[in-house]
Amino acid sequence: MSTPWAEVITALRALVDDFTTNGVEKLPPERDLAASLGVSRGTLRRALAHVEGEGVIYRVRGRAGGSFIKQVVESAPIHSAMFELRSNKLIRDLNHVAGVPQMLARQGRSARTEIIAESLEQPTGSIARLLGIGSGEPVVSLLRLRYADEETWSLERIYLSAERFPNLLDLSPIEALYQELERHYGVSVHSFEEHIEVNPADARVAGLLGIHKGAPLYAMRRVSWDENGDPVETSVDFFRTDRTRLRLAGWFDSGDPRTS
Amino acid sequence: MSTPWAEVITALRALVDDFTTNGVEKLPPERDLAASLGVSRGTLRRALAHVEGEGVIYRVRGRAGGSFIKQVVESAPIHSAMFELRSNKLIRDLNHVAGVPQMLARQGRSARTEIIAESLEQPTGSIARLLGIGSGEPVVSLLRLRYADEETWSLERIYLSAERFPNLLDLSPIEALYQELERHYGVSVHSFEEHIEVNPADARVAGLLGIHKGAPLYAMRRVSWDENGDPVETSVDFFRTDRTRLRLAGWFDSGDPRTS
DNA sequence: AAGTGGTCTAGACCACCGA
DNA sequence: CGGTGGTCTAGACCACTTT
Repeated sequence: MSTPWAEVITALRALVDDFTTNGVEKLPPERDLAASLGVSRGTLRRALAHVEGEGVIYRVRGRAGGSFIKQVVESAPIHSAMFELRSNKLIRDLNHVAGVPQMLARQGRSARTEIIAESLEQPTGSIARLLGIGSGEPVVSLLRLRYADEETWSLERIYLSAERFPNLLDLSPIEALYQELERHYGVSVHSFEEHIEVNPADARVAGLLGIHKGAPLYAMRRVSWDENGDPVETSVDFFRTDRTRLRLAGWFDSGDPRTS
Repeated sequence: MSTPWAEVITALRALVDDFTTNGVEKLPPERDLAASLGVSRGTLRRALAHVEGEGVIYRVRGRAGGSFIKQVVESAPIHSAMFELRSNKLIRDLNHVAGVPQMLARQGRSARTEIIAESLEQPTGSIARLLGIGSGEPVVSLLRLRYADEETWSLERIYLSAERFPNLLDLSPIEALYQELERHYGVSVHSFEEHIEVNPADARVAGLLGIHKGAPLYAMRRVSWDENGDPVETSVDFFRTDRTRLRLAGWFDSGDPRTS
């Protein structure tokens, strides 16, 4: 947290927590808030837009308007209750890349990760290209089985450059990968691209997930990049379609800074 | 196009077109561009961020930096060629809600829409709730079959408030729904929420799509809202999983206005 | 009328990186 | 060093909505 902007976000989150415990639902006017935080209104508004994007607050115009704290059910997406879904599926939120365990926690589910394998490998050509390394350079490969409510949910294969992240395997077992990368290497994911298909499970994957061979699975391929546009990791995840609902929310511009 | 910001976006797109035909790859510096467009640099930068989000330009820092026009392959997402995908699937881009026909055109595919039904109906309870109307009020219902390369791709069911959009059915056949709503009612979609599941096709849907009963389909439920937060439409789309790859790209904040 | 968020401006300074 | 994009500021005015 070095930039003013990031500090303001942190301060806002703390303020929201504080207000929530004290039963206050409305934040001060933007002009006052900016002054008390020692930043300009523009900077404050960018931070407000960010936490609004996180679903922490919402803003209302007009004389009785302001920035209000959302006392959400928060476990579920805002309108999901309105969808006529009798299913009890787990939600994979496509708006947030990180944190499968956190995602499950917010849905009131238990999460467990089983490390199937952690190893150094010679990458295939396409993996090397995706990571922007030579095909002779080794990659760290993680294979993890995710459980939700003590039942299999997904199988994840992740590749990272071994040269860029030395001694990564010493951190084993790696549960929250992105946090570790941030902490030990100062690398954070800034953008990503994900492709999703539905394919029948092959024998090996079906065996690990405990499902029938040929059952449809989401196959999600992802690449993520840091702020310089350098690849951070690439992965292939298989999610059980019988337990998973994908959720996606978005919005279009209105001329004011927004975040995603 | 009334606000400066929207006008600048339009001007930028035109400028990019102009430069492209003249073989120029780099836009003028932001300060010059802002002056020549008669707006402040901040406003210009918001517009630049927007068109960057559309994938039209990219920006580079440093002395030799600038805003560069992407001479994209454009049909395909940037890195899809790098994914080891032998498949020839159609891409459903989750970053852009509107324009299935446009989406197909950019992939070099032919598009065709067959209207199966257009009618006024009494909504079910959940549809009425999603649209924020009473269950006694009628809704306009559209059922459309989408073809890509002369083969079925998806079946879409859309509901709108008949009271909010009077005489909508007179515009038949409705191909580009969002454009019609904008043009005739001044309504544009500002945000949306989408839930995706994979379900086996029932007999009727399978028949319309010409696939086997029980074949896995993406079932996408969506609600969209205008800038005031009022519901615009809700729909359920079924996409063939054997012909479809979902694509999703995203990025996180860096303190500067971004768009999605 | 008055207070709120929403947009825009002009200018300053910083961070980056090739000339 | 110097030109580029990236961030921040202070202030003005607009749009909206309740008083």
